[in-house]
Amino acid sequence: MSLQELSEQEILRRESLQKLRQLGIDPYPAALYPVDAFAAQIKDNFEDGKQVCLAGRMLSQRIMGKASFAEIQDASGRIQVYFNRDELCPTEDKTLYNEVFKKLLDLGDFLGVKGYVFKTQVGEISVHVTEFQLLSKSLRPLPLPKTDASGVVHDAFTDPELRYRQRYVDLVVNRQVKDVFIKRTKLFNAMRDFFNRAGYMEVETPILQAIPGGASARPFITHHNALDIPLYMRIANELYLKRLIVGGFDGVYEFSKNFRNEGMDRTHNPEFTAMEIYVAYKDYNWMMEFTEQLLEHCAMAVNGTTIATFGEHTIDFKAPYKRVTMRQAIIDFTGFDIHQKTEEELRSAAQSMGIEVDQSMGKGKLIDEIFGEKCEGNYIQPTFITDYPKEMSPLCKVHRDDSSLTERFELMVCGKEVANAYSELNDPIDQRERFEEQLKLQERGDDEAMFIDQDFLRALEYGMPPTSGLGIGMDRLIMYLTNNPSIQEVLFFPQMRPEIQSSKVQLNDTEGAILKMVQEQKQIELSTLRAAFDISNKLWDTSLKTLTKNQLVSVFKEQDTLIVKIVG
RNA sequence: GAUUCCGUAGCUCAGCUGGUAGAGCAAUACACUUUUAAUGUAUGGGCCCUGGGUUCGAAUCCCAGCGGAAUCACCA
Repeated sequence: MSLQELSEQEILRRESLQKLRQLGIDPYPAALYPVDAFAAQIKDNFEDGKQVCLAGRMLSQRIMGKASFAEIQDASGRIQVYFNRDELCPTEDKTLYNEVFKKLLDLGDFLGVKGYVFKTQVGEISVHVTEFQLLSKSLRPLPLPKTDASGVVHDAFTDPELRYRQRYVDLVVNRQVKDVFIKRTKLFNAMRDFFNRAGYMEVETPILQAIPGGASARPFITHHNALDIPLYMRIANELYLKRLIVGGFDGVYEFSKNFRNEGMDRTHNPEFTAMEIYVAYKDYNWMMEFTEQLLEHCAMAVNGTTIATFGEHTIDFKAPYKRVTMRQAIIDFTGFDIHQKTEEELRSAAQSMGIEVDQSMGKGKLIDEIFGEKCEGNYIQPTFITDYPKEMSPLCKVHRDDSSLTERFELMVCGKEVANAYSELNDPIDQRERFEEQLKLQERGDDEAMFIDQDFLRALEYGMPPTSGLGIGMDRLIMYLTNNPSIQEVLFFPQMRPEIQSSKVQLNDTEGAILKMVQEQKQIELSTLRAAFDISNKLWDTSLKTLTKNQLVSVFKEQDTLIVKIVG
């Protein structure tokens, strides 16, 4: 990168860097800095005169001649520090203060300071610096929001694109963003803690899978060179966890990064995190109780209360949660009873509710549409919706009282699914038939029907104990617990389109002339173009290569003739 | 995928019916020994997203593209 491409401020910071080196100051020292205090802790337990050593980024500087204030931000928060020229430079040489501190340090630099705690005349807890050291120089200016006396933030760094692409900057200047991710980690820790105390085991299963099973979704595909086979990024880990139950573990869980090659929006990212847990000898009734206990525990651990605010809604994760069968839910909101209705009856009922239907929809799909359209959005408080139609749930055990239903529940919060659980299907023959039905759906054109995993069926044939499994969308859950309506806000690095490098290409005269000629003709035969320039073969070759490399023109073959064409 | 809105200084944003590009913060220089959105004075900083078009003249109007956001559709 040439200096001309840098902004004025970046050039100045690079110059400061050089001046520091000339003064014998290493802007990137190697030695550890003996930090023994943190900003928040100093402010929470004020001890006048206490010696402290802390480090962090300098985010503001208020220079008043021979004395100055600055703010240092460490991992815990910010604290004001006080610099006094004649204390830092007791001799005639005032370079350290006048040059280094006042001129060569910039906002964003990492500083280590030693000093003692005191309160200023205005009463702000601060550190009186007796010694300071540059720990790392920052070469780019940070966006610096300011908060005024009434707490209003000015010049906030808010552009979502910049915030997501440069999350490191977002985290430095936006405290509330950091808090979201701290809560995210608290949630994971709380869940682990809950499961571990119950005696269940955290496990790891393959992310690269030969058969992407356990859910209905389009997978990412990749290739293993040594085996020369396609491999898929997992869309779910369910079938592997069940294999472990077959293997004799009582309870296994995994926080699973899953990958789905589908659309992105406010609630979907191509990679997302699910938690799945499988417990032997349990059913979905047990799992409902377990789930409500779990979520109450997690809400407390994250927010210190079971109450959470999400947009206009106030939700309470305190157990127990209401339980409503899907049949009852539909009766409640439409007056229509789906029990023992034929496909045709369901279709006309759906139609009369103003739902778009078509002939490819089976019973399960129709019921799902009615529920999704008329009921789902009404469940704001955590509610278990139970007993889903069989067609929707190929991995779930048939309901003990009604063979058209399955023992499945979903937990709805704010009208969206947060968790999904089954009494797991462990009858290998039934499971094979269900997979085969999926295959038929696939043949009918349903491109999201499940693949058949023969090895999983083999495992089931050896016998899997009755088991209940639960999956929780971790990203969605943390959205609710932190009042964030978009998944990008709870992922450190949400997927974005790649940044385009808008580096301007510098062309020499020959390259410019060639480009101009091609531009005039849109496309031109290579031989004609070559003949138009009286230059050496070598110059011709390098010029054309520069143009193609920078994707200004492309060369292609059409019936043995080489054509040069403008790109774009 | 459709529709709407947005893209101007390091950051946040003005910029009218087309006529030499603006503010605050940040930066630079000077002053200032307990300030706190520090203050005062002065100064510098722009491919106005990209490419076409209309025009004597485009940040502004039109078209296309790129990037982002929101709503909807699709998808769990």
